[in-house]
Formats: sequence, structure tokens, C-alpha cells
Amino acid sequence: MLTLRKIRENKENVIRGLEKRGWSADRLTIVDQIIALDDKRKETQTSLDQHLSDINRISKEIGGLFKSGKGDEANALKSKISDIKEISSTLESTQKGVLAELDELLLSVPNVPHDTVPAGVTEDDNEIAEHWTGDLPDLGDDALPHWELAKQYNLIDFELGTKITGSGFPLYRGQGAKLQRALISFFLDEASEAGYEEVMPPLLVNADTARATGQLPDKEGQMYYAEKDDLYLIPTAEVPVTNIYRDVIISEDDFPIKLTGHTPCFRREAGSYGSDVKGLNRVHQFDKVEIVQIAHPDRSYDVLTEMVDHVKQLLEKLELPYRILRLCGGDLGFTSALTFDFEVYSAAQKKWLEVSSVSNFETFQSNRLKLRYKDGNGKKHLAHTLNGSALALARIVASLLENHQTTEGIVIPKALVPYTKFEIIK
RNA sequence: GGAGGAGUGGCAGAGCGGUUGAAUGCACCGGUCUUGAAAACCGGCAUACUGAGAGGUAUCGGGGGUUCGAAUCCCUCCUCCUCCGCCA
Repeated sequence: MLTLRKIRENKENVIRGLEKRGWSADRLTIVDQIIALDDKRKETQTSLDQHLSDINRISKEIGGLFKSGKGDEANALKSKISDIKEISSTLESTQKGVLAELDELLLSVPNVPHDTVPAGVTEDDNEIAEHWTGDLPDLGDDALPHWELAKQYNLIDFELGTKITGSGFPLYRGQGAKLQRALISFFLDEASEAGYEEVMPPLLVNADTARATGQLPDKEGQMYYAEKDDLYLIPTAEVPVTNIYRDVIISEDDFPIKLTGHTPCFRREAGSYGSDVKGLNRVHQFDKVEIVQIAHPDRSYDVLTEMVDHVKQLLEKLELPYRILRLCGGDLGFTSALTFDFEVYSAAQKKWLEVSSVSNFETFQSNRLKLRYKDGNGKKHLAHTLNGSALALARIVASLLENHQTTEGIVIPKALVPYTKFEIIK
């Protein structure tokens, strides 16, 4: 959520940003609506405060009068107060309405894109920031897509997953299950080595938590919901991990805060069908290692680069061809100011699969989180939050199986062998 | 799941209807003293909104209520502790 201060003080900048996201002039009037509503909020509050102040003052007088035995005078003041109370309670309910409306408008405004975000509408307008320099692997026509390989080597049983739960819940078995475990350990170790503290958060979160990172109310339909307990299954570790710092004021020397965690991720993906959801391309449950940083505003873009480099290095160790996209305004997530997507090439499908998304949210999340830091003068400011997948398993597995298939079997990348403890899947 | 107890500032802990945003201690920051440090002493030390400022308003787990007035009384939800039950 943008701060009112940002909207008021950098109105033109906000508008330019929203235009980059493809907002029409019509829609942009929301900015002025917000400012007008905020004016009303201030005005109402000032008036309300004045009346409350009167009530407080008179109440104290009444207290004094009762003490000194002047009950009659006190009772006279009581009737005077009831008029003021009537006005103040009207103002109060007006203010409640204003605040609710203001909140609703603010929640509907996405983050302002960074200057380097290209204009554009769809994913076709994303800018390729970096591209695999070698040739893309050409496996010939005999190459099998990962779901065939999974079946051939008995790594993943999609039908069993469907039987037990439903479609999109694959069951990994044998070397497939071990490969999952190996990847998770590998990613976590790499993150630890890069200075991230490992955490294992809860997989169900409450509404306050989901709201703070922006899943509610925006992406309500994306999450599984346990109604009886009013809890949501996490769509990403970002949600519980970032919320560690909800309502926290840190000191400036605490920067940088680096956290990593592995969790299963649950996504309803309602309305997705077709070849996009074939095999592991899009599933309802997958494992992911997430990296999260809380950074000083002056440093957050350096941190973003650092995180991008971290992910890059993982893909190189896994020997997977990848490219990095700088998302355009139209494709940028609601809460993000700048996002780099990583895609790996899945050589049998001849498709690029998104396996990571690394973003700087600037203060968009921290505003809702109320995550602040104290500077040297004891002044409080919102911190910047960033996160990235490092990495998302299901699609990595898909790409890994496809790219590394040989007539002998599927060759495990060298970096991963210490974790799988086998060099080839036969 | 059942019965009982409790939730106050960074921490500990008073207050249980009337200048209490909240005693006191510890921690922390600044100062005096000291060659330096410690001790001692003096001062400061929650968050948010609002105002040029003085100040005003709100917040004592969350929400609602009673009252002229609530940290203090009532209702409700949440969390923690103790006992019982269940259990990886």
C-alpha cells in the first residue's frame, strides 16, 4: 500500500507510474479522490478531536465539582455534555466511513514502478535483461517431455496425486522424491552460505498476516482457505517470513536482514487449463526455497542485484539455460516496484518456464507491515522489503529432467550429486 | 476438548472509576564528575494522527458496551500459564 505522504508529495510521479502500468486517464482520477478524501479525513478528525477535547475537559470539571460537594453544578454540566457527545458520535461514524473508503481506495492502487521498468502491457513487452549466451540445447525429436520421463523412470505419479487429492497435486516417488529433497537442501545450503538465516515458518497464516504482504484482499481467490479456523494456506514463504517483521521497529545497524526458508506453496490457480498446466508446468502444490531481505532504502537496489546474482548462480550450478526478464509495467506484480523474472528453457517442450521472480517492494509492503527502522537521530522510516524464489522446485525439476536426458538416463548436475547421492537416474 | 488464572511502556512491575500516557526499578541515550572507565548525581527515553508552534486526540491483548469520566466495571474474541482429557 502506498503511503498517503507519497501520494500527496509525489503525485505526478505516482500518476506517471500508474500510466506505465496501463492505467487509463479515467482510472487515474482515483489519485485525486484519495487526496480529497484524505482532506476530508483531516478535517473531520480535527473537528472530532476538538469535541472530544471539550468532553474531556468538562468531565474533569465535573470530577472536581463532585469532590468539592457541588453536585448541582456538576449535574448541570452533565446535560451540557450530552449535546457535545451527540455531535462527536456523529463525527465519529462519519470518520469511520471516510477511513473505510480511503482504505479501500488505497488498497486498489498498486506500487509505483521503478524508473527502469519498461512501459508495456503484456508479457510480450517484458525486456530481456540477460540471455543464455550458449546455444539452446537441441535434443532432437526423440526428446521426451518431463511428464513422460517422470513416468518412464517412475519419478512422479500424477494419477496417484489426483486420486489422493485432485489434479495438480503430484506424488513424487523413488529417485523423484530424493531429487526433490536434494534440491531443497542444495538451495537452502546455498542461501545459508550467502548469509541468509534459515527459518521454517508455519504453513497456515491468519488474515492479518495475509493482508500485510498484500495477498488480501487482492489475491483472495489464489489461496486455499481453511474456513473453520479462518486460516489461509500460504501461496509462498514470502508471506510468513516477511511477517516476522510485522509491527517491528528495527535499528539501523540491524541491516541487512536476510532470511531464507523452504516451504510447500499452495495455489488454487483457478481457471488455468490446457498445455500450460501439463505435468509440472503449473501445479497446486509445489516446494520452494525463498530468500527475503529487509534493506535500508538507500541500499535496496544493490540488494536486489545481489539477489538476482544469487539466483543466477544457482541456475548455472544446475547447468540450466536461463534468461532474465525485466518485467514491464503491465506484467509487474501489484506490490512490486521492480521485478526480474527468471525463466529456464525446457528443451523438450521448447518452452521457457518461469522459475523465479525477484522483486523490490520498496515501502509498499512495509507500509502495511508497519516495518520501520530508526535512523541515527531516532527518526523512524519505513524499511524496504525484497524477496525472490531461490528456487521454485516443480518447474526446475521439469527443466532438469528434460535438459539432462540422455540415452543412458537423466544426468544429475555435478553440484547436486552430493545431495542426491546418485549421478544418474536410470 | 473441559476447569481455573492472567494479559499494563524494551523488560520487570504498581495502579483496579476522576489532572494516570500511566508510579517504581532495570535497560538505553545525553550531561556533570573522572586521565579514562565504573559508581554517584542531573536530564531524556512508547506509537500514530493532527497543528507553524503551544498544544490537541487516540492507544494499558483485540472488538463492543456502561458512565459526565474507564487501564480500572460489563460482554465477546484472541493469546499465555496451571490442572484434566486426547495425542505425533
